[in-house]
Amino acid sequence: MIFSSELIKGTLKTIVLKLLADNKKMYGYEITQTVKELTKDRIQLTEGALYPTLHALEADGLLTTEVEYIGKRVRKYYSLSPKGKSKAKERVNEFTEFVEAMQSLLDIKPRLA
Amino acid sequence: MIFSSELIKGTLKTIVLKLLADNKKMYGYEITQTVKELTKDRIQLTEGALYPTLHALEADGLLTTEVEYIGKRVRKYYSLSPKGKSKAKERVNEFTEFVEAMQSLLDIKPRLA
DNA sequence: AAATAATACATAAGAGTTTGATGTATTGAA
DNA sequence: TTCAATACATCAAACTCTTATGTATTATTT
Repeated sequence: MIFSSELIKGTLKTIVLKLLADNKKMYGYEITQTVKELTKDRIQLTEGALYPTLHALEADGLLTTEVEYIGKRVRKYYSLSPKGKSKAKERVNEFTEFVEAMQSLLDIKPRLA
Repeated sequence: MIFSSELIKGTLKTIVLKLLADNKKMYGYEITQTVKELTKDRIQLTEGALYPTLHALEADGLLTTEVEYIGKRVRKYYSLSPKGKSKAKERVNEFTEFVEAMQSLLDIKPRLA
């Protein structure tokens, strides 16, 4: 099962921030591949969605970048700023609580009329 | 904590379908209040988001409607069509699996470099 | 009695985001 | 040498939500 993009939308930033919190620095393509791997192909980030998101996080001061050359190919690494680190924790907590709230909704039995 | 609308976006249809699967028929305002109640105010659906969604689900043939008068006030009830019933199950399953996939991402320890 | 809050529907402009396509270029494998 | 994979990125069109607005009835408060 590949998840509908609707679900991914709401969690894309959370995913990116958490991966960077765990891995110090990553580049865009690496993020797509890591997510694919860790979720056994069920979450596939498209580049059209990822790059604008990375740029938005950078504009918000949550990410810093550094460019590296691998042979002649350029590679842009993203890292969390201090602000980004606390945001990452915040987002992961929020998602955890959100799942709890969703369980209240999805596990309920029919209410009495 | 009130959840960022980003998170809710991806699950709005799932929430609506599941509530209707449990409650036979509900009207828009009732849905907003039930969600608010069941999640202890943490998920608050706005009408501007809910009504277009209900109309979209109806247009997809997942919901049927019937109008009732409570005094002079009109009330529009939504129910699941057969197609809507199977879609509801599908969506709830998808969300459950999505949460599992997200746990693979959010619980991971730093990977070895 | 009057004002306010709650109930209940709904739309619409503007804002924001994603999809899907496209583009460039290097490196490795067949 | 050709194709697939790596690696960046943008853009128009499509989609969806936010915020505000609108209408109207009923219940509650002052």
